[in-house]
Amino acid sequence: MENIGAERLRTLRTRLLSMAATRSDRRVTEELARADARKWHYAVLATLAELGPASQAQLSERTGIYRSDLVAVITELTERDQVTRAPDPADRRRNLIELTAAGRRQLRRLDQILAAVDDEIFAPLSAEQREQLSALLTLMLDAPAP
Amino acid sequence: MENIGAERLRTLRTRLLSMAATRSDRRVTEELARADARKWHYAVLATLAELGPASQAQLSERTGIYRSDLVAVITELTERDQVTRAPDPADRRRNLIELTAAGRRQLRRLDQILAAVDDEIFAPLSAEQREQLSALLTLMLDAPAP
DNA sequence: AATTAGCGTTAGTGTGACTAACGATAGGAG
DNA sequence: CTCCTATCGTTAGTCACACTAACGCTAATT
Repeated sequence: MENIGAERLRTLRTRLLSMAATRSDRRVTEELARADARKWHYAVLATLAELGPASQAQLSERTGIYRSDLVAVITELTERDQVTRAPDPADRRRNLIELTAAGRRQLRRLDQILAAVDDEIFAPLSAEQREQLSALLTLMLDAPAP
Repeated sequence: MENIGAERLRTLRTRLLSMAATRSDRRVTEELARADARKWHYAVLATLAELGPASQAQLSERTGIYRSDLVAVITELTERDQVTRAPDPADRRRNLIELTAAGRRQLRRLDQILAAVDDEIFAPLSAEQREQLSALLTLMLDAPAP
């Protein structure tokens, strides 16, 4: 008879994943907060740097942030003068979100912060193991979401 | 010059970890809900099966659930007759939480559900890769929390 | 006997994921 | 050209989990 429900808790893969992410997220959130930012801010700034000016719908699509949540995020970023929000003259349903110079600076800063946190969090892993982990997670995520 | 802030978003390890956990957690939560349970319920039931009767403080310690949150969880479990909560006669500050027969049955059920979800979520990985992933996550988690 | 420490509990915060519904605008079908 | 449908931004919720602060009771320490 197997040790049902006992040792299982400590080896449950979905739980290990959750716990690792929780720990990582906590540090990420803490450090981003010191730069007056949070994960969603970074995702938006990074996506804008990649795409150039974009609508909220596009940003939602690429970042995975729900468009309902994005509203407040963009508002916060405009309050910090990191992006501008203006109606798209070509399609008046849309807002055009654009990165400002301050937004670019902030993005670079956040990039550094996140690199440092990555280093801290994955310290127990070798460079090779970190790559392995990334590869495994990418494999998982490449599978179509249900 | 590096592709700062562009492709980075898609390869950021802390983000991959977060996203994988989010996807996994969603399925876990969904499936547990079908059995009128959630992650915290499972953690408590599994820990009780391992430890035998325990105080809330002990359960908090072992599951990582804050003792303030545990209060409601134990209440929910008693409402479902899966555990009993009684003052510890040996130390009247404590409650003794004990698994009931229904609690044991529920635990077995949840074990099956979680095994199925694990299979689904980690389907893109081979058996060996799954073990690798567990090993890497365990390595990370074994490092003392900050 | 007085202080300290542990325990359960209440109340509240913040982040992120996710749904429902609505007004405005654009695009396509008849 | 008009009706229908789809898209877009927005508001207002819900839920699960992580985490803090404070309080009253009880046990252990000194």
